[in-house]
Amino acid sequence: MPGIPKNGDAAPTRRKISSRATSWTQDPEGVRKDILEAARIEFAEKGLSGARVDEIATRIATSKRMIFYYFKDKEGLYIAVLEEAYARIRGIERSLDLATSPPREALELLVGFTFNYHARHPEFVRLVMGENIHHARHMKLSAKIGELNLSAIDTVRDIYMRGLEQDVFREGLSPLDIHLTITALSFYNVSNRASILQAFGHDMADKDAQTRRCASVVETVLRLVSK
Amino acid sequence: MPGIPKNGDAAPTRRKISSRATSWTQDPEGVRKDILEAARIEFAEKGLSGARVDEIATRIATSKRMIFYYFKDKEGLYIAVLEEAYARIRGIERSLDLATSPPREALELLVGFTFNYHARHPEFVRLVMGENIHHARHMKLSAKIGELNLSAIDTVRDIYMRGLEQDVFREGLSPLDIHLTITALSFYNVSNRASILQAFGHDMADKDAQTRRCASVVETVLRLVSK
DNA sequence: GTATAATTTAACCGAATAGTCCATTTACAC
DNA sequence: GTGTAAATGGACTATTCGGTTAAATTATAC
Repeated sequence: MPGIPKNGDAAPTRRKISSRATSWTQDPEGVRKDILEAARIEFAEKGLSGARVDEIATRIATSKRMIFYYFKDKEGLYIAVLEEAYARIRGIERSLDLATSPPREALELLVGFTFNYHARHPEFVRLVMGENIHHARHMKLSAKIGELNLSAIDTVRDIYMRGLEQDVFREGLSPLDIHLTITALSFYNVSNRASILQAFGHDMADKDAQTRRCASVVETVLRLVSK
Repeated sequence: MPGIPKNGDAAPTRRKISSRATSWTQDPEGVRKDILEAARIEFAEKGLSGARVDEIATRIATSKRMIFYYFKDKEGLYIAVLEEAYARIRGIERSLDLATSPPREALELLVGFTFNYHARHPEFVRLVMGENIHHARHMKLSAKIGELNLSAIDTVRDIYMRGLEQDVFREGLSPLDIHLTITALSFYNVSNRASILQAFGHDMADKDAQTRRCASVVETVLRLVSK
């Protein structure tokens, strides 16, 4: 019986019982959730090919074996992370109630929300960047994600239509175009934060800088749709 | 035992002197240039960690050894590619003569150029994306790149100031803010082309789509600065 | 031409790493 | 308790891949 291994060096023994021939508690849901979170951080930080499965396992108190046990392979885990990330922003978006506000206010709210969600979730932005590097191959593989973004356009269209009816917006714009403008102006500050900082010495992660930029983006969109 | 004798006393089948290329022409500059171009394609396509040095060597008619001979290591090559990419856009930017046009026209020209340069050079956009994933670590390492983007702001400032003097632009805007708006709206269509296509079935690489989007971006920026 | 340096090739190496095997433990039904 | 299926850990493996070694070939200086 190899029951007395023990050595005081190395072995950063995280939580739970460390050495063999000891006990642990089963917690499939918990482990799965832990893996997903650690993977989200790792993939967002280093991208799909830069991420290390060992590193994900090390971050939490589990063995690498569990990752393959629950997610089959690295790509399966990556897709699960993507799905979860889209489901999150989607869930919050659903909770917005823009239909009750007048068009201009509704648009202001939508732009403000979009800007701030990106600003506060750089890991989401980085995941989307990585996915675009891969030509959205994994988005295509996931039926789940496919349906998610559709209603974003509907949201914009609804506001725009009401604005037209109430004669506060000008005609001739396409909802997709408006949506792209909103998202581009929300996404870029975050996705290109590092090169902006390097090139201009301006840190878009700074609170004040964000506040000012957000106001500018809102104004830009409002001026775009105004008569 | 795969029968590969070590010493050379009587070993008959040693190094195959038969099929090797027996002659070649030296062309250091040409090889260096070929490597840079192949590397630009590979790095733009797969990012730093996704790119394969073997693949770069295979693309052109050289051996992997040459890459390390001329660029020291993978990162050295990556930095050289980045420097070249920035030098290219920089060179073209310099050739624009915006100071002679009236402010509105100059701004239109600048926005149009920026939009179209990004649209026509997706590999540049993808390199910048990749660099941002790496927190612009390599931009920092390159003294060359450091100085490049500074005058982009100067260009915008010059136009904006002239517009203020001639009373055609409104006051209170910052040149950096205007620049960020222009670049974000030019960058996003290209950087996020795949996810836009996947989410909305709209292909930003399409010629007509680009033309329309470009007009929209120009209008957005003009409306931003107009009184 | 001959020595020397620069350029190029093919083969090789060692570390990193995605993925697997096998033994062991837990949870749970009976 | 006992059987068994799910869950877990740890060691192991096969392969990929950045980087190196050693030698060959070309260019060049004298």
